[in-house]
Amino acid sequence: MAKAKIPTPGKPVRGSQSGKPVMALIDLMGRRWILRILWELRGDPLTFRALQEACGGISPSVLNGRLSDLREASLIEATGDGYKLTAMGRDLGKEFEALTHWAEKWAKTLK
Amino acid sequence: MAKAKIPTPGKPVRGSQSGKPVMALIDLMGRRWILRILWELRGDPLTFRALQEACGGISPSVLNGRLSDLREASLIEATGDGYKLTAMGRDLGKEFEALTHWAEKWAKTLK
DNA sequence: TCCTGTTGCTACTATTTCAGTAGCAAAAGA
DNA sequence: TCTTTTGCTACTGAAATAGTAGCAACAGGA
Repeated sequence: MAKAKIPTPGKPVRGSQSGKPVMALIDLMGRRWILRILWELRGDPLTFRALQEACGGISPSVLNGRLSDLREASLIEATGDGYKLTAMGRDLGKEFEALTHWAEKWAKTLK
Repeated sequence: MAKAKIPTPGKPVRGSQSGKPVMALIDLMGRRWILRILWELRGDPLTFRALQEACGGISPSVLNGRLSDLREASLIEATGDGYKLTAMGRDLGKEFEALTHWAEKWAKTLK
């Protein structure tokens, strides 16, 4: 059987038994492509193939796995137009925008 | 030479050729344990072994790799007291606190 | 000085995850 | 019907991570 292991607040996740929501988030965000997918979906909905292309040719099996993760986490949903962020996902995306600004500062100080 | 591959703003990173700072951040944060380590260092400095324990027994080889990544990214530094966040790292940590709050909301809506 | 414990690692093997390619069934046009 | 697009699944090889062992350097204490 599959042992899906989707990070869920309130349950132990990879690397932590505490059940703290932030640990579930850390587990989820620490998986490759999760952040990138959220980033690419910040605008209009994208189809599976469009998303694959936007992510620079990510393997479809991995993409599919990440889409499952994100759907179980209620951060994205599949619609007739493709995949899009849920309200929760958009909310996270806003927090993430702050990180974009931080990254710009980071880039400057590294130069 | 080592093929270190530390994500650096302005250079291509895993999954993106654009050189955008946010892509370097996405690459870095998408590596397992990076977020957790930053999280555990949000308070007092921790020694290698203390950090290893705080992270629930992370493999020392992986921990050492992540510490290198974070040092090259100027987010942490090694002092006589152990590892601690740099000014830039603390700044990122603040952004990250917002994510903690988001995670609490997330946990509620999933219930 | 010798012994003991701590610290910061490195080395090695096993397992899991990710990359890369191929291809197929269903739906949508033309 | 024929072709194209879409959303996948299957498979194989490469890379990242887990898990365990252990060592050199240093710090006490006896």
